[in-house]
Amino acid sequence: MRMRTLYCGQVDKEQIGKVISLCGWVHNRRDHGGVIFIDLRDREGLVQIVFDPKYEQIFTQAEKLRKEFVIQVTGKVRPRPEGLQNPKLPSGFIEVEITALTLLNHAKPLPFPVDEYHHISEEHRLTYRYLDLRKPENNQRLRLRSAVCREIRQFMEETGFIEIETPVLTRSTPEGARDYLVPSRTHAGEFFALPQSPQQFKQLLMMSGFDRYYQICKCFRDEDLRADRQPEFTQLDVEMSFVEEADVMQLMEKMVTHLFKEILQVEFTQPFPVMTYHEAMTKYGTDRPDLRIPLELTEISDIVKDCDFKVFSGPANYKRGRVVALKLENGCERLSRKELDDYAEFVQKYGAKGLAYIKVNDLSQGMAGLQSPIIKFLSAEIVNNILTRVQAKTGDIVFFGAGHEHEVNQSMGALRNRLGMDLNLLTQKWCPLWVVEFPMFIYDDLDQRFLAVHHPFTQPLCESIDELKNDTHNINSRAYDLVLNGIELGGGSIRNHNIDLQLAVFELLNTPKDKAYEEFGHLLEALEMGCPPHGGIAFGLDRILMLMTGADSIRDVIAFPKTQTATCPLMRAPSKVDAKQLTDLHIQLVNLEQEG
RNA sequence: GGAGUGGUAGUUCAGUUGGUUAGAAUGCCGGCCUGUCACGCCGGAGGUCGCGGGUUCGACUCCCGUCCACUCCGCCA
Repeated sequence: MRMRTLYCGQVDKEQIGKVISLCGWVHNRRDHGGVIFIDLRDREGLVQIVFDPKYEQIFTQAEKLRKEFVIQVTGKVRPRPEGLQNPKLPSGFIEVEITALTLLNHAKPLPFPVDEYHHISEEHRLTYRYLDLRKPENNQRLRLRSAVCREIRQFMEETGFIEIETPVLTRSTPEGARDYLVPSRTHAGEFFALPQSPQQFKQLLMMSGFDRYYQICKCFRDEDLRADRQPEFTQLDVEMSFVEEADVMQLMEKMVTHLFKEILQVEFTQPFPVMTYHEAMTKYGTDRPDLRIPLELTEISDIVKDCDFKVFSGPANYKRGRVVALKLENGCERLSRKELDDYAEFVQKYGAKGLAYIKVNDLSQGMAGLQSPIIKFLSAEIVNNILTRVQAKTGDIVFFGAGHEHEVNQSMGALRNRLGMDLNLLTQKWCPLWVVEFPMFIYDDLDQRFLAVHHPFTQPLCESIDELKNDTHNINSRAYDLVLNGIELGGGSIRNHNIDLQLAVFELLNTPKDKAYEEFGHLLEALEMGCPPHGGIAFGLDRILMLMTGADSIRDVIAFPKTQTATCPLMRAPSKVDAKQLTDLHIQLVNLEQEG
């Protein structure tokens, strides 16, 4: 009779000599002269349970029904006899001598093995997520999630914040992400929307005098998914009255530092570094740079703007063009020709036309010591100036990006990240960073209008409404993002508490006063009734947990996540509903098959 | 909306240039063994090769379409 056992419970060496009671799943059993083995991989690895042969009958009976079953045992924890310990294995130093054993339930053979030796396809794991979560690693992630929420709540409460719940059924707003809609039964043809965030509610709470609010809440966005994006996700939402940027940032980095210390025993040095959006884009090509990677973009537009090589001189002279160099130390030996080709293909995904480079085989030989597909188009002086500026040494590779500012930032920023990860260049384990002074608006060339970079309630960083109107393109906002290891953990801003300033922002966003009152009248009226200056921030809890657990996806830190097409394989949601339900909701389905 | 990778036994995978009966490991079922720790030994069952169409004497294999999963671009105020 073969038998292997797996148990989800907690026993450790300190319990030796004690009588304990355990309950768990026996997936497969092998009895050996009255010994049952149970894996306790949570704490000490394998633990054996030794039981009296009189219990044999229970297992024999159980086995007639099903091989697998749930048991509860009571027994004394004892060290395993010398000579039976296997020093090659990290487990099996404890066994439990059973004094009582109860069969609690039977179980069918599982659809896939729940152990550390097998990697099961994610779709399959999600279909049987409840089994997948038995796996200690997965189980542990959710336990850590609970601990993180507990620490957050404790910190916030001790700092004078109160948690207030806001509605999940609320109003659709015209801008931002696509809303999840819920049809109203009592109002034919009208819909609720699930909140993309409690933004407006928390601002209204400031006007009620709750000057320190927080909430751990679900948010919903009906957009396409990514490894770090789910249609419903959890946010730590915070808002405070009578504050400026520094107040929010200081308190929040204290909270994050506390969290990492308590949960992971990791010490962050405070204060976190602060970088402007402009500096981040210039040096890293992104507004959420991963500072663990010791690579930077170097501007060389001024060097190449008069050269004959149009690929460089063109963008160097465009209004929104950019030419940058990215030096990789010892790149010559680190990267093969094939890898260079792969990187060229990689940057094309981000809009780059190709990837130019210079291999510095021997700096002392001048132009003859360089190897590059583009060097024949450049003069020795220009090449020399470039190499001097990036401080290239023999053995380095210098990559180039030239084109529209947006494409160069996207592609070279992505290349920087990719090189850092591929070549394992990370210098530190954790690099928190504040990014500040974001542009207030971005101009949409297609629609010929301004859009809010953050959201329309963000306060512009300017002295007057006139300045805002006259210099719209260059106005920054009082927004701030917290970035950790290249991932945006959270973002927030100081809000508009002055009605005139708020209306001016809306007007620039192509929302005239009457339309603004139609959509956001509740908030605008509230601004007119004595609104304190206020600001806040929101953190993506799932992303924080993803970083803390080292998971590749936020799906791993969510108990029942959705697939890339926003379905739940476990519940088989979404699903069709009864015609009666639709009638109640005043909804008539078009025939999808006929419509094609 | 777009690009890429994958889909073959319950599970994880292999499958040659298109060629007879689609394999392995593990799990499952039956038997043996009984201080093992991914135990071991013997035997057995188990597949509409995601789905639909096409090319061919013949398709897991080639072509077209489609669905699903994952990664990414667009999108995510």
